Amino acid sequence: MKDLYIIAGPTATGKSAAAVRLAKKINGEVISADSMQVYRGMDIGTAKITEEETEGVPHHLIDILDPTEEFNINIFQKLCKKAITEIKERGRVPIICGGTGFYIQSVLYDIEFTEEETDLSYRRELEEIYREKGGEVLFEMLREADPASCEAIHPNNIKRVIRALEYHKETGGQISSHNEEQRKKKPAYDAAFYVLYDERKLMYERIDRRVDKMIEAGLVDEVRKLREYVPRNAVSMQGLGYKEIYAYLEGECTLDEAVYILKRDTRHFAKRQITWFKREKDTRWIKPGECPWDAENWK
RNA sequence: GCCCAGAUAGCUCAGUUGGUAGAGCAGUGGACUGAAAAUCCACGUGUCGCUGGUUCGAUUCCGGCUCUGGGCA
Repeated sequence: MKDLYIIAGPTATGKSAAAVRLAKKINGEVISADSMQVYRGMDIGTAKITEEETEGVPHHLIDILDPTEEFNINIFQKLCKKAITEIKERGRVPIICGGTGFYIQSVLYDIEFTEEETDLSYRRELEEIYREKGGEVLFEMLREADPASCEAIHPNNIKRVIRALEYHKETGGQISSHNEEQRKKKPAYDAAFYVLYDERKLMYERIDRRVDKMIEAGLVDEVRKLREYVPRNAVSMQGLGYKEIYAYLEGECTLDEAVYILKRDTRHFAKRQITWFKREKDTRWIKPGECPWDAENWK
């Protein structure tokens, strides 16, 4: 028995169901590692697990925020670590289940983040500079503050450039050296890391079908309700299914076009997820129907 | 049946004043350490519909054929 179980993998591979089956076998509780399922009212587009589907297994970090609220890896890490501790205190086993590789990594390796809240006004300031003067100006600022980061970050990757500048402003240090230190870390838990995957072609077909089902299930109405009070630039509205349908509701494209884009972007996303998990060490890649804990004598 | 316009990468199309061709999208690989379902990077040989002709040389010009749109009867 391990300290921690992790079930990761690209979208639409059956992670949630696999986690429930594992939880029932080892007296576990599930912690969702998902940047969008934290939001209340975002059920269809996030393929959130339903009450019945949990089969009574406790699930954490789902429906904990309003879609107008900010969420990021720092918040996730704190809440996830807290949940792990509490689950262990109950004498049960924590199972992290989700597709956000960065989030999982932050917990598994106990990555350090600065304590201060991000100064959003500075971020807005940098974004203003970007809009008015272009990314080259920001990149030159970075060359002053943290030359090593200029080697690692592509000038077009404006979010990375802005974060590096933020980091410098907050800490006076350089994010490049911080990253280098964090990269050396060993896992903080004795964990079993499973990656669910499937043949690319099958995965893409499943994504297409799932999007169709989401539309049938009323995704457009779900987004229509959210749109009444959630600003378009909210973190929650960057989620797949939300930004595309939002654009449709704004009259920027037809529903067919929105669905086409949503399917395409979800495929791209799944591909990026795979890239992320491939670099993770000590993982076991399994197909959805071949979870070892489904075997009679597994222990 | 006649007239017109097309036929080029998986898709939509550009182009070659004749020297065997290139964009976007799709696809593939990768990066990522407080927006991560976000953001960013790299990768382009295909009987240029078929077939004759002209030419040193045709995907490009000319003829015929096939197919697809549209129009006229």
